[in-house]
This record gives sequence, C-alpha cells and structure tokens, in this order.
Amino acid sequence: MVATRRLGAETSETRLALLDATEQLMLDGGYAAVSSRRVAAIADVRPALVHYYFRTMDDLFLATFRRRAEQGLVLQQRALQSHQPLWALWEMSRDPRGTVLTMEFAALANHRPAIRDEIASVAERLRAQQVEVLTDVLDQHGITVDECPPVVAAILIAGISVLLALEQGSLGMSAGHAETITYVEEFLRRLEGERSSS
Amino acid sequence: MVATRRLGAETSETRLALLDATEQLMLDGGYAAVSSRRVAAIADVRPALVHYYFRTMDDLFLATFRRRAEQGLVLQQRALQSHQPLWALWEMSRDPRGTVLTMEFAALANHRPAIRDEIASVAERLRAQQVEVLTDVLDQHGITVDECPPVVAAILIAGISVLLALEQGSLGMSAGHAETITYVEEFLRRLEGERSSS
DNA sequence: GTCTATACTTCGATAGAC
DNA sequence: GTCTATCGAAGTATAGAC
Repeated sequence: MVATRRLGAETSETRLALLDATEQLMLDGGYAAVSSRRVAAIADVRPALVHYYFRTMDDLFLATFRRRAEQGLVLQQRALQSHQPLWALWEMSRDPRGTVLTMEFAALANHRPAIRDEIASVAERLRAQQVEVLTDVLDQHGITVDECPPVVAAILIAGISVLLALEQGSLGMSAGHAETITYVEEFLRRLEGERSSS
Repeated sequence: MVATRRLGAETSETRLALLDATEQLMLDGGYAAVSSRRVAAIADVRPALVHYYFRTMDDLFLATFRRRAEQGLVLQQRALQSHQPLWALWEMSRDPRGTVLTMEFAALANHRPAIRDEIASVAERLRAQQVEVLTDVLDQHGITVDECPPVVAAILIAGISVLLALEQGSLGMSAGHAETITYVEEFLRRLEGERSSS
C-alpha cells in the first residue's frame, strides 16, 4: 500500500539539501529541469532518496514552494510596515530571483491542480496584505478610491515587475526597462519622497 | 551523418497537423507535456513521423512558435492601424490563449538558447511596432514624451495584461481584475473615446 | 531513521523496409 | 512520404537491506 510507505523526517539535513537543489534547478533551467536524478545529483545523494523524503515529485515542488512562500509573506509584511511602504514593495517585487521562481511555479500550476491551489492561496494572501496597506497609504496622500483603487495600484506594481523580470530574465531583453523604472520611481518620489535606506 | 537525413516538405498536411497537436498540448498541459509520442498520438500518426518532419524537438517547438509569431505580428500591425489603436492593442493583448502560449514559450526559453533568441527577436519586433504607433498616438492626444514615454506606455499595457492572464489563466484568481480592467478602459475612453466595433 | 538496488515506464532519435 | 523496429538514456517510484 502506498499509504503506509515511510517518509523521512522534516528536520533532516538531507531534506533541506533536496529543497535547495530543487530551487537551484528551477532557477537555472526551469521546472522541467527538475528530475529526481538531477535533484539527487546536486544534493549529492542517491536518486531514490528523493522519493524517501517526498512521495512524489509534486510533493517536492509543493514543499519547495511552501518554504519560500512563508518567507515571502513575512518579508512583505515587514516591508509594508516600513516608513516607505511603496518603495519597499516596489523594491521587493523587483527581486529577479523571486520573480523567476514565481513564474516557474505559475507555469507548473498550469497542469498540476494541487500546486495551482497552493500558489493561488499564497498569491491571494500577498495581494490582501498589499491592499490593506495601500488603502491607508493612498488615502494619506490624498488619492481617493475613485481615482485609483488600492487593488489596482497593487496589480499595476506587480504587472510591471513581472513583465520586466520576464523580459530581462527569460529573454535577455532590456529595451525600455530603464525608462519604465525611472517613470515608476519618479512617481514613488512624488508620493513618498526620495528613497532613504530602510 | 545527421546533416543528410531526409526531412518532410513544409507544405505537408501532416506537418501542419503536428504543429496543431503541439500547440494543443502546450495549451492543455504546458510545454513539458509535449513529447514526440504524444504529439503523434493527437495528430494520429506514428511517432517516428515527428522526427521525419522535425529533426529535433527544438525544431518542432521553433516551428510551432514561428507560425504563431508571424500571425501575431500581422494581427498586431492591423490592430495598430485601426482608428482606435490603443483599444485594439489592449484587446489583443488580453487574449488568454495567446498569453498562455507566450508564457509557456518564455518558460521554454529559460533553458533552450535557440528558442530564447527567436522569442526575444519577435518580442522586440512587436514592441517596436507598438512604440512606433504609440509615439504618434500619445503625441496626438497632447501627451509629451516627458510625461509618458511611448515605450513606458507599451510596457504598462503589456505588464497589466500579462499579470491578469497569469493570475486568471494559471491560478484561477480574479480579485481586483474587474477594477483594473475598468480603470484601464476608463483611461482609454478619455483618449480614444468609447470603443466602437471595428 | 536512512539509504541501496532495482523495476518499470517513457523519452528522443535512427536505420532501413515499404 | 510513411511505417516498423529498436537502441540507449532518462524518468518516477518501490521494496527491502542496513
């Protein structure tokens, strides 16, 4: 029976090494580059060990995602509580590593329902955090909900960062990027002033 | 010698069926679902035929991409020449099928240099077309390059559409989407008036 | 609790008959 | 232009030794 199969402990060093290896593979070669053999090779263990710690490859992907997701929720919460929340949000969402990973997971989600649900849940919580803070911030700067709903501002920031990361990271394009970044940061400057270190 | 191997004619019906099958597989299950055996099964031919028409799987992906890319360049050119180019561009970039395929190819590009170069080249030509028209359009509406550089406008539209398609198509999310669409279309209405059928 | 050996499946690709 | 047959590599997953 599958249900009785043994699984490795969550605290194992090896388990963490496998998560690290999975993440590295996804960053370097996309989700399709992740196979039990390759993950094992990078973590310097035998391929079968992957299936000892994670019953299926889906479980491995999910565990890899959850680890970063929890970290991401905490980091964003902290950024949004700083004295320049818009700047902090913008800088966070432009981290190329994070965006590449997110897009790889989104691509995975296209045909793995379990992963899709988990990612959607985290994405919604991140968005909710953003909207909560943006509501106050926009209000403080005299921007009414009619002029720009907070959720629209959140989607705008996310959309621009995703496109920039996709073009630069996946395709090596950079045309117009500098202009766009300047444009956004000029806008942030009008609202929150010059960026000061944290 | 590989170089002397025979290859099927570009005009073949079978070849087109293989391209259709590849596209369908990418839409349904992502690029990782594309294998010579599965493509053959959908096109209702024998697996070896795939390698008769396309020497490698990379060639198959490239041919699939090129077919849609040429079509996309023509469609966008036509949209941009209409009497409401911004509206037309916005509606085009919101086609979910196109966006899903684009993202799958972008994910493929992460670890296949040949495909990456081809996609980047097409993306740059699409962007160039957009910028050319946006330069005139924004100018006509009294928006100076300082206020909003055309390339920034192009990236804004593309970024919003990509994010909406990603969230809705891959993750099944929809929070804030209606507000964002309303917001963008309100903006378009101010520039180009009510959308008229064309 | 940890790991090895191995079964079984699917993959891309080719040679050569028809 | 199409199909049969097949090779070697790589994939996931399991049973059982330590």
